[in-house]
Amino acid sequence: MQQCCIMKLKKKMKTVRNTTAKTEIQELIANSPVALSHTEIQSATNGLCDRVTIYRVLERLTVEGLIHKVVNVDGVVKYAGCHSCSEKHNHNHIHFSCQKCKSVTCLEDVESTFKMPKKYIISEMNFTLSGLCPQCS
Amino acid sequence: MQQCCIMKLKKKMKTVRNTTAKTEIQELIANSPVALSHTEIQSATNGLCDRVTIYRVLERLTVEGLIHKVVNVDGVVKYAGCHSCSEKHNHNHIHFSCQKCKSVTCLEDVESTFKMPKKYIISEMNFTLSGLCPQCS
DNA sequence: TTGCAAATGCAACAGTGTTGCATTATGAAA
DNA sequence: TTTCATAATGCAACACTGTTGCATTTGCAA
Ligand SMILES: [Zn+2]
Ligand SMILES: [Zn+2]
Ligand SMILES: [Zn+2]
Ligand SMILES: [Zn+2]
Repeated sequence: MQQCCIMKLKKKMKTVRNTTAKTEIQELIANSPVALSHTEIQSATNGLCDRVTIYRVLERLTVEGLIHKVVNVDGVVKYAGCHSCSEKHNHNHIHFSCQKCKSVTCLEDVESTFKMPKKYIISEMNFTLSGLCPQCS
Repeated sequence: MQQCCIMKLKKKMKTVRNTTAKTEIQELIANSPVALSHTEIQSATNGLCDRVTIYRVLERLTVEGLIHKVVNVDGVVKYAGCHSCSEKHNHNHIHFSCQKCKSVTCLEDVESTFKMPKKYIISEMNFTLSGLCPQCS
């Protein structure tokens, strides 16, 4: 078969592969009602793979738009599944952070408004409410 | 002098002391238009004291209500001076995080509203807007 | 089935924050 | 001013989180 430019580009394109680690981690996050940290994922998967692999899988899933990163108010990075961003990725929803059990939940139906300050160009919002979750209150 | 219960309590009470490190760090933060990270403070003070001391001074200033902690969207912890919390400490203002110069600014005059989700008890809010600051846009 | 390269495991590293303990120095009391 | 209890510091050592390089394994298209 003759290789045209498109074929050459296709050949150059990095092809993604499905691995056990990727599948398991994705399902774990998708089935979790709360966002999960790297440590929590490591505990849950229990030796499924190296901790470096977890970092790399999380990076890959984030780039692919299957999960999104949430930085908790205490600085702990957590990951949650993407539910309502099939066409365009809009992660500008509010998150709730429980001060007791440290859980982070996506509140995708809660709306918020604010007066845009002039002089600043806003491109992203990161809103987190803290307090007690239903389980802890 | 006979020591009554109150005197004994007074004696027990931990007295705060003013030190060079504490004064310098507090003034540095107070005079900064943007929130400063531990690393930035360490660079700015340039060998004034040990890095552990900076951590402890920041902790003390936070407890005393002279500064407040801000966790940036990238997880970096920064500290900003408290301006409008002389009586009660209300740090529920919006912060702005510049994606280019990584600066964090307190937007104390910007108001925001949101529909409080039921089932959750809200006690704190942590809102950060990202984009380009006046200097970078 | 074969072979390329995506993905992994492992070691080693850098950055950040904490803790214990000996030493220093602050400020109230004498 | 001097004394002295203890708040504060310096230093070493540690734990935790995240990254990088490289050899090896493994997924999958040809
Ligand atoms: Zn909870
Ligand atoms: Zn979310
Ligand atoms: Zn900027
Ligand atoms: Zn602030």
